[in-house]
Amino acid sequence: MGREAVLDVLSHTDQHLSAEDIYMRVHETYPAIGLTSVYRTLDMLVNIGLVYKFDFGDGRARFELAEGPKGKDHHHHLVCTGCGRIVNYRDFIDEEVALLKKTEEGLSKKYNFAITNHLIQFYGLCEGCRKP
Amino acid sequence: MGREAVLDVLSHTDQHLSAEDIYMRVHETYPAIGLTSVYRTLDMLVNIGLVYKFDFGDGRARFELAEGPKGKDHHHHLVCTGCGRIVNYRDFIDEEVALLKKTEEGLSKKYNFAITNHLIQFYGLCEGCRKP
DNA sequence: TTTGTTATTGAAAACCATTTTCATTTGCAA
DNA sequence: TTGCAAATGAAAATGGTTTTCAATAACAAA
Ligand SMILES: [Mn+2]
Ligand SMILES: [Mn+2]
Ligand SMILES: [Zn+2]
Ligand SMILES: [Zn+2]
Repeated sequence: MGREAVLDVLSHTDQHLSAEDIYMRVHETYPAIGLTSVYRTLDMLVNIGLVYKFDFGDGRARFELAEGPKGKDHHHHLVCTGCGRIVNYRDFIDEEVALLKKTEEGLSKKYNFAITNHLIQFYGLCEGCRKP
Repeated sequence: MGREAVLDVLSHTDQHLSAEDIYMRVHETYPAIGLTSVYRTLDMLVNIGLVYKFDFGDGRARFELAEGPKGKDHHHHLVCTGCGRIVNYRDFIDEEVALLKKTEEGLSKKYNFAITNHLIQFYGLCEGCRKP
């Protein structure tokens, strides 16, 4: 099973890899595993909740390991619309998460939703993309 | 120019239409306008900032009118991962926006980003999708 | 061991939203 | 009119992802 291979790649990077990125890295160690299997495995891992799937607007899905049970790695994203750079930020999260929880509760009740997740991204221009 | 036609469609719905949805509606009034033009027009409107482009994970982009200058229509989204239903919510926004502003300022300074936008979505299951 | 049945796999083909190409039409100034 | 650039839509191309399908692996009887 390529499951371990994919998880291994994802747990050794803080980048946001595409399916093909992951395939290429997996391929170095397990040349037998094909791109189709990587897609299938990612699909399952996302369904299981072990992996998050993101869309940062560049036409391909990006993946990252879901935070462990301690939730210690939870972070949000800062996305440069110029060069596509993505920053993981973990600051301000405490306050954010507190408000989010409150908001979630309110929304759950009002709209009768069982909320399981949230997505928070800030868009802007990084230093390099602002200069020229 | 199909600009008015597209804006007209978007300003008369609170749904989150795909390019083809918009094309079909525009087509009723202006049968001469093609899908390519709708894509081109949407692209421009998004660049200008008059229209927002979203990805709710169903493989096609969704569009909605950006809020007017008063920002009175600003809202975030609740997405059902079961049926794809999308709820616009405007509650809790005051508190959220206050914290967001604070977070934005902190992030701008720390990471040297000029933040122009944010995306906030809650994912979960609506009542209908939770039952069965 | 065999045999049969099912699950897994990857290569190739299909899919499909979006983009590109390109020939035609339109707008407009000289 | 004439000339030229911008705008337009039909058709073709693109490209990430999904589907198909034949081959192989796993596993359970017999
Ligand atoms: Mn991240
Ligand atoms: Mn909306
Ligand atoms: Zn940048
Ligand atoms: Zn639902």
